[in-house]
Amino acid sequence: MFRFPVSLGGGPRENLKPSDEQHQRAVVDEVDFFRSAEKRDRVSREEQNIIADETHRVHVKRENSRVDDHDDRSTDHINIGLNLLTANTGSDESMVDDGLSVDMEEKRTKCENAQLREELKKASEDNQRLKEMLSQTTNNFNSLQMQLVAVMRQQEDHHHLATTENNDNVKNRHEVPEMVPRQFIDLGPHSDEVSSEERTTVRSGSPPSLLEKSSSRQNGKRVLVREESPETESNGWRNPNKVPKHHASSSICGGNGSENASSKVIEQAAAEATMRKARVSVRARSEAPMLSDGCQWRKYGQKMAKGNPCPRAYYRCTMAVGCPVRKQVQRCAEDRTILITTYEGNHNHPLPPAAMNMASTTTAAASMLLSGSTMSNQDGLMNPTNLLARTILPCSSSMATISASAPFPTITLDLTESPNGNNPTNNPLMQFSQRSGLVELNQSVLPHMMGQALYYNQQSKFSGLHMPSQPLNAGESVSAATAAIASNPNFAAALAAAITSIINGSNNQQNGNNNNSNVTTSNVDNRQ
DNA sequence: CGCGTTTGACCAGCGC
DNA sequence: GCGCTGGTCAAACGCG
Repeated sequence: MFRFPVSLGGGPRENLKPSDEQHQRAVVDEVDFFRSAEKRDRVSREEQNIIADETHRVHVKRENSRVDDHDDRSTDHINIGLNLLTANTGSDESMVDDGLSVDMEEKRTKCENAQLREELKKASEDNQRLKEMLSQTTNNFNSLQMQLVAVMRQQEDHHHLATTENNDNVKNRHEVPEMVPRQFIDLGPHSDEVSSEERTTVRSGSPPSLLEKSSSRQNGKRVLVREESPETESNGWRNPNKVPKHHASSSICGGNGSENASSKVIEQAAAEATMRKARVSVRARSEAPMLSDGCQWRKYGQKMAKGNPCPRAYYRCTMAVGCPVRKQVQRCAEDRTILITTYEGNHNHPLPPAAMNMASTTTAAASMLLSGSTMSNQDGLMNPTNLLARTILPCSSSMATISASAPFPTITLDLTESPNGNNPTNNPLMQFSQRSGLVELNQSVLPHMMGQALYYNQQSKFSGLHMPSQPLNAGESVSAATAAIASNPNFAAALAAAITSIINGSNNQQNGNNNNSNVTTSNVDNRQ
């Protein structure tokens, strides 16, 4: 690459300068100049130093170099002072010679440009690789984060259930085990299946079917069901409602089998965990047909829902084959400017940064929802897992509604209103309240916040922030949590980071969106 | 021609 | 058991 212009340049350069010394210098210069990148860099540095400050000295050295100066330094000077263009332009040499030199210069320039482009290209590629690595790492981090939250909550809930069962669950013993685990869906940590699924997702992004195979070791019926349906195995999203229900029924029926108690528990938990899928519903004002959440979706159905003149569209994630995530998009019947997007499931593939906010939010929100569902709906609101959210959201405006009464446990994040009429992005504190059995949040930037807050809530349990593990009444819990959280520098830092992230994310979204919604974007391209 | 969307049909769950 | 509803499938269609 470098030698080509050298060999070519050596000859014509003899015609470049009429004088021998210049001739020699030119040859040496050119060889040295193109010898290596290091040389060139050094030349460039010296060029900057010398040309900028010691132009006259260059001329002096040129005089000296005529005699005996063959060291690199002088040649470098000459090379820099080469200024072959200036020499040519200022010389009275023949047009032939000038033409040759100009050609050589052009060639050299082209070579340099090509080389620079090559380097730039390499740099761009490296940059792209680094970006991808960063994205991957971020995804892994978030997945691990979610897994950690799930595991910690599992431990928490086990402990909590153990303590609460002794108190008040004797008469409900027949109801709670049946109702509660039903809400431990794939997002929840309470079943082994869920945990393994999340692990699978974290490690390799392999489809849940792999996990189901592994979990099926403890459940012969599951093996049969899953393996009898290769399509289901290859497409985790396929008939997600049917399979779990089959599993549930089969596990209930198969509970009379000869499995030991532990496997029974696991089986039942796994089966019941799949009976319901938590959903995260996001309400946002948008004229766009869909929220821009960074994922790629494909529409697979549309239905007219009862009580709503607007049709409900069904989408599935197409960023990876077999990704089980689906979403429903429907406009609010009362206010058609409000777009209701309901997410279901976990992505089993790396997500682009733009999709991380929503994905982590839905996961975190669903985790919170499920956490709250470990008890009755009312008690769930007192779950310490929700305590942070309720604590940092002391004011009630609207809306993140947790509803376990729906066919699927659903948490609704209302991003359509901002407290005090301010731009929600300017008010990163969420509003969280308990109202008539519903927990409500409000913030346009809630999605990311939710994940952050939830995560740090869990983290705080291990970092000296003593969250009450027992249900408290509202006043006690809020006060205690407020004091605890406020005194925790980790949370303050986390909150600051979350807010920063939110603002950045919001800005990023708004950059590509002229919509007046703070969360939604008018990215129609996502409807690919 | 490939991909995405549309749309009618089908299926399962649930309530009466 | 029947009807309603939600959810999904898949053939037909459209678009680039």
